[in-house]
Amino acid sequence: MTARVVQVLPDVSAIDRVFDYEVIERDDPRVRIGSIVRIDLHGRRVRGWVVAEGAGAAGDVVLKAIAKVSPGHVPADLVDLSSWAAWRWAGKRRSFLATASQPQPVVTFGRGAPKSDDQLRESTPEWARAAFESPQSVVRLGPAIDPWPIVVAAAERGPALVLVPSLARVDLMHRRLREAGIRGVTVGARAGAWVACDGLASVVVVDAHDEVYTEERAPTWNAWRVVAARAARAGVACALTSSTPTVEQLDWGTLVETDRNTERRGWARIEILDRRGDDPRTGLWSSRAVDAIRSAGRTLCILNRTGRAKLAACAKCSTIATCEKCAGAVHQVEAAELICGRCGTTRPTLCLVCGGTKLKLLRVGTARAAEELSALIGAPVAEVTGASAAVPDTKAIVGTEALLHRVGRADLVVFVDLDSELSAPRYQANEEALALLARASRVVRGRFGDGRLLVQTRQPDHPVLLAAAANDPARLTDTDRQMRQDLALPPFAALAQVSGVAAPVFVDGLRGQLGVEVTGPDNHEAFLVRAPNHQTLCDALARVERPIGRLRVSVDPVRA
DNA sequence: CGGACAAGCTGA
DNA sequence: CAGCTTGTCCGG
Repeated sequence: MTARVVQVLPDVSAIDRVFDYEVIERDDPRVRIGSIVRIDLHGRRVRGWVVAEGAGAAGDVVLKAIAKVSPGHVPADLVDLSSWAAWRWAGKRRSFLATASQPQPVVTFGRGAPKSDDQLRESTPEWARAAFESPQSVVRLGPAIDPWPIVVAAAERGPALVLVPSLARVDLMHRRLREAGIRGVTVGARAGAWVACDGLASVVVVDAHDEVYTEERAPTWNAWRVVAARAARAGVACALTSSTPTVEQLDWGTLVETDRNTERRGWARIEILDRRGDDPRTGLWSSRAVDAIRSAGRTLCILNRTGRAKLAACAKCSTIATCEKCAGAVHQVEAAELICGRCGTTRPTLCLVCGGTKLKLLRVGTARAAEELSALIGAPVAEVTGASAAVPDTKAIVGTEALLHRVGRADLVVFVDLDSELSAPRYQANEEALALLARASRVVRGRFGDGRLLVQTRQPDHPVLLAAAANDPARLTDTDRQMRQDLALPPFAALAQVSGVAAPVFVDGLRGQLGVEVTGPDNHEAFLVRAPNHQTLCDALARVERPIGRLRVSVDPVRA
């Protein structure tokens, strides 16, 4: 009788290859594809995953035995998906299998059909039913429209996987499911894309445009792409919901819209404050914004710059304040001190040219903005950034966009300087700016309350603002799509960003690949790799040998 | 990753 | 030439 042999992928980051091991007890049912085992490898005992049955190209080496079978198991379909994901995001299988093996903060609530079928079906609107008519759909909902009916519709079809953008919303969703008596729904955040689901019948991704679905560290995989692939492999429907679907998502799936009025009610009234006529010395706050803040209730003022100022000049001689060591622009975090944004050198607030100690703050941050607003409205104004512990109870708060995630409800949201978002050097900048306005619309409860948004801008005719003011994201999609086509950007091309000390050697290898174009390095020493599609791009990235040394490959980079 | 082993350096 | 560091290789 021949020995039973399986292939094992070790859980060791530097080893991206499989090894053959013998299964001593041939019929051990615990050893199967996806089993988590311990193996002896090169003198130490490490964790690994059984990824295939039967011997690989082992040659005539003497095989070692699987030392131990650990608890836990990755279903075979996810083992297979991990190979695809490793190709798709130019990463190692190990990182995906590790995610799939983690105890995840997901909630699987029972099994079976919803409590009262008829009652639920009656309250299911047409658009929620339509979400599963096509195998791939994108349901566009006004920002303040609750996607819950889609979750109910998914549960009716059988075991469902639902992704939401944060752990807090996993809890919230779980509570609602329990209260509604709905069973058979697995809820997770980004890593939930890798959770086991028996008999999966449908997949829903809530707020699919949200960038938290993208892993920041390489491999830069994206949860909606993973569950979309997973659904396609399982032959089940996948529905994305979003107030502002991305061009890539609309390229992927069939758009499902609600009726125009329902969508409109989900968006807040948006007022554009055209500041082109204002004297630049007026400062950050237009008088119209100050009046609105005075008469409103809870107000959130969004400014995506922390500290007091990102750029300053001497009040006496107008010289831009720079670092004495590296000549980078210095930031003012606190009034008395300047910090170089590039090398971190600090010095007291002092002009290097004339010795002046008074500065004009040119690109004011949240700290200074809060001080100014407080003086203008004659009331205390708190400052909240991503690093802040608690949200204070002042009437007006100035903060970065983190504020929109931390405060559930407001009466007025003011975008102090949306122009800095609109001109951000990323091709997704428009989509992100519109998504920000959508998030603010949700915070003021769209047209369901009497909240509103105020946008200070010098670009009142910008497509983002026209789309937002019309409560019609499609208007931006059309212009953005054209721009992407003209500039050969996704979804009309596939991109990867390559950085790290080994990047120059690696991209040299890529230059010889058919259909692949390399540009760079940019000022961060990163190269951009472009191909007509992911097949070409990812095949090339997989084919070219990786040189030793640090190398980061970001497929579908966020900052490009 | 981390153990093994070889090559290189140092001091007696 | 022992004793140590540094570098390269490779795992079943």
